[in-house]
Amino acid sequence: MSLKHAILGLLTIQPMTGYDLKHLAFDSTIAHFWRADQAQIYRTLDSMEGEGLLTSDLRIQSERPSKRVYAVTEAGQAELLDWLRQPQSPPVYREPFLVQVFFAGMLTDAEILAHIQAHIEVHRATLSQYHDIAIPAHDDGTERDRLFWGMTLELGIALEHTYLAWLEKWQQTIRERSLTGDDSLG
Amino acid sequence: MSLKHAILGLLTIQPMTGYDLKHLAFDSTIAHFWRADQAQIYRTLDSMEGEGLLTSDLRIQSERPSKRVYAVTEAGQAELLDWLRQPQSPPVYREPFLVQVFFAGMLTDAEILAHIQAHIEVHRATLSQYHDIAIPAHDDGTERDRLFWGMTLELGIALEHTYLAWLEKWQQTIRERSLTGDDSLG
DNA sequence: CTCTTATATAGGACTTGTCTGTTATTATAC
DNA sequence: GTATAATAACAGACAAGTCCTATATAAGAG
Repeated sequence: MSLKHAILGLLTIQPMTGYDLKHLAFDSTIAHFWRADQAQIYRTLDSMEGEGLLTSDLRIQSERPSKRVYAVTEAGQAELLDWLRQPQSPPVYREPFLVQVFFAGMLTDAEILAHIQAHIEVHRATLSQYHDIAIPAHDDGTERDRLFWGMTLELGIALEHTYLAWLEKWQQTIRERSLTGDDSLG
Repeated sequence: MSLKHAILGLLTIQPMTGYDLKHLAFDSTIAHFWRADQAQIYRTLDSMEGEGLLTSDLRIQSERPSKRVYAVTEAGQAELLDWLRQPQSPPVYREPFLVQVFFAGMLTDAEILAHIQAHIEVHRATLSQYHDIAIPAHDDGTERDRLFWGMTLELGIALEHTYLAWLEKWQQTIRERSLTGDDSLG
């Protein structure tokens, strides 16, 4: 489970609550390579404390609801270091849109072009979000840390560019084929 | 569930057994965008027949074990067409290796370079498998079908090139930093 | 003569992740 | 005055996918 190790890494940098992990990390800093559901974060924190990887400290606040701040134990540190050294396989790639493209022979040119246009818009939006992450990434950590943070973001940006280039190329190709009157179902 | 719709699409092209779906499709033709577990394929076929999307025909063979050939019903065709027209969101990207890179500040240069090297090898192997798919893709279907099949494969190849370019760039960067004696933990 | 591979199907247990709903307080917007 | 958003935590139910195992036959390798 990489979620467990992502949490260990994040809490090593800074002890936090489940709420902060969700909002400051999984929804922003590391959103480009590991999103996590709120319920899953809380459940994982609870089980990790049970495993002795984390300790928690309940802080009663006067103006806000009480919060539970988690920190990494020595066992947690050891577990993280061990995992960071293990080779990881790339994830299995599963893309519903490619299933649609593969069977797009059953759709008209107009229908598949609409899907392509929608994906162009989604990927452009993702790309512009990534450019927003780029700036706050410089506020903490050593120079070497920031190098690796930038490295992850750079892949995210490069992948989005690849998607966009592919989408725009085929948008063009299908439009041209459509005009020259090849069998287009549309 | 895209698996269900991938099965509907594949069985529309050619009625098949679960075994053939696994070996001829999910492990080869469409492996670059949708892999599926054998047990999951059989379970899904069974539930889809229960939903009336498929019919099956048990063929007793003399020289091999009996097999069950599945075909798409009219309801299945309608379901597929409907799904193909619905917009799909891109999948959530989750990459364990990027978790390692993000926290690579805790590793030595040698350790992270070893991971990078391993990923370069995996992605080169994937890329060469994709080039093998490219040729058999021309044996069936209309010209328009093959256009879309090629479109899916082209994304797979482009994504692998992006990974490799990124890996090789950072391999170089980290090696150079290591030699110039910046704080490398190694 | 035994072992492995290919053909063919399927169950059990489990992990990971998703979606929805609940509870509670304070601050802000309309 | 009322509604919504932010802060804070967590349970229930489910969906999707993984891993391991069982069963059976036949062909081919050693």
